[in-house]
Amino acid sequence: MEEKETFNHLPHKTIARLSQYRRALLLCLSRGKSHIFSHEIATIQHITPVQVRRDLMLIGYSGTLRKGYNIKELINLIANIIDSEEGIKVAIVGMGNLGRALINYFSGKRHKLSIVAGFDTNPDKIGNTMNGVPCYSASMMKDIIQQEGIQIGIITVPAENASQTANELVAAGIKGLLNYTPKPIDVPEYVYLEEYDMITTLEKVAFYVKMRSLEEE
Amino acid sequence: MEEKETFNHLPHKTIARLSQYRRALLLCLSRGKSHIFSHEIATIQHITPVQVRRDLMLIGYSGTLRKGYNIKELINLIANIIDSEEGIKVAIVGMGNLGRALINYFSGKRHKLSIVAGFDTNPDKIGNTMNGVPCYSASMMKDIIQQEGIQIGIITVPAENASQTANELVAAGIKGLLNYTPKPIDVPEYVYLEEYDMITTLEKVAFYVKMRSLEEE
DNA sequence: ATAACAATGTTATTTTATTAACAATTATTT
DNA sequence: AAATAATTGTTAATAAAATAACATTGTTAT
Ligand SMILES: NC(=O)c1ccc[n+]([C@@H]2O[C@H](COP(=O)([O-])OP(=O)(O)OC[C@H]3O[C@@H](n4cnc5c(N)ncnc54)[C@H](O)[C@@H]3O)[C@@H](O)[C@H]2O)c1
Ligand SMILES: NC(=O)c1ccc[n+]([C@@H]2O[C@H](COP(=O)([O-])OP(=O)(O)OC[C@H]3O[C@@H](n4cnc5c(N)ncnc54)[C@H](O)[C@@H]3O)[C@@H](O)[C@H]2O)c1
Repeated sequence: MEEKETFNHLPHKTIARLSQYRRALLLCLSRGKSHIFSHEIATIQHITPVQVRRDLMLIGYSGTLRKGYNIKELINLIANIIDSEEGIKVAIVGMGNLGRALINYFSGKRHKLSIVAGFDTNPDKIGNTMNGVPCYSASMMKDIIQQEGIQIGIITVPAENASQTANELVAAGIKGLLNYTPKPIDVPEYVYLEEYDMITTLEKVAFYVKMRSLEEE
Repeated sequence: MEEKETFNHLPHKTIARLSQYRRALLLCLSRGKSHIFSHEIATIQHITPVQVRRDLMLIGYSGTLRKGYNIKELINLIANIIDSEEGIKVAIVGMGNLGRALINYFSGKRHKLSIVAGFDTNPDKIGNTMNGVPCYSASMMKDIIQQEGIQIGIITVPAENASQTANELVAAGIKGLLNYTPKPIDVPEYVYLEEYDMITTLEKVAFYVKMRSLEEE
């Protein structure tokens, strides 16, 4: 019996790396490269070639011995694993500095992921569009999310409004949340949540910089 | 012989969590709380109480049995570990949407980390200040970084200028780099590098959203 | 006083992630 | 034609991280 491949058990870290590989591969492709070796991918990503080969093994992709991996094929396979066929729609709540930076960053990128709506409470922002993304009143959140079938929400409101916004998004039926405010939020277990705070990353860099200078002494 | 505690061997993940604990603790403190239990910290951070206790064990902090951990003491200890006494100065290169979002986010936060300079090539931006952070010409980078003793750089220029900017920062003597462009950069091994790309995070969320909806079928 | 409870701190175990080792393969060089 | 070199794919080993188990200790209730 033919077993349907689900890629269900890929390690979390592998998923993240596949996304990065794809980005690097697309760049290589645009430069006219057709094949690539594991050690080339590894160098770009600052990891080891073994890691790359192991990840590709896990997704069942084989290269050729002297040419390496076919870039187009590999991109397609990664797309197959990561992307949803129908595409996934994303909404961003809080069209401030960060919200705008993200929309700006995303627009023009192909991908099966697209930011299709922004929400804000500031009347000056409602009704505008930013890089093709319309800004709606936050009171319309539920309606528009359901109507458009938006599945993922990005939270970039001021920290004090984060949890309320999260609740509204959950109530609207969102399936995944990306919280960029420094305030950790709570969601039901059926909603996939990622939180990211820059300060943590920066403090980590600072810690290792400090450590290294202490070691030198 | 008294051994000087260096916290040299703390797991990477513990470092990141300590930064997060501190943020949560500061919030609790500001609300008038004086003590906190491991399970309370755990709930805020969406992790397990054991994880919290283990991290605190690693840094050698003990709570009291029925009151939990003294918030002030713990904050101070974490500060001791993560922060540098003298403070660390940070520069941001590329005062666009993202650069501004980050400066805006940072300003007002206490911390031993402060963004003290921004750099850009756009004449319209040079000479302005943003939330107290002056924007200098990118050609002044080396001078100002050395003069001010800036140790960490954040890169938020357009992707095509990322590696050149990284080189300039390294040449100026920077010790740690945080790269927000989607273009991976190369630095000498003595420079601590973190790279972050939102697209990876978003694609990860999308993948798990997709997986869960496939599982339901 | 004693039992039950709710915490902490720590060691042991399990899981996840990375790295190493190496056989197999094919192009290139001698 | 044989030796060499470079690369993949995979299994084995190691390392890092998370979780479980549990002894210990005060506190509260009985
Ligand atoms: N994670 C990071 O690295 C990072 C970096 C920068 C900023 N931040 C955080 O992101 C958030 C936004 O930062 P910013 O600089 O863009 O702030 P901002 O003030 O520029 O933007 C916030 C926007 O949210 C809108 N808003 C407020 N309440 C709302 C609500 N209930 N519903 C919808 N919209 C609402 C405001 O009108 C404003 O447009 C802050 O919480 C900040 O701390 C995080
Ligand atoms: N990692 C993420 O999550 C994320 C999110 C958004 C944007 N980005 C990336 O961050 C970068 C900046 O995004 P943005 O929206 O702020 O772009 P932006 O165009 O608004 O800002 C870029 C700024 O860099 C300046 N600049 C250009 N070349 C420079 C140089 N050589 N030296 C100094 N300054 C220079 C420009 O004048 C401009 O002010 C882009 O690479 C973008 O892809 C990353």
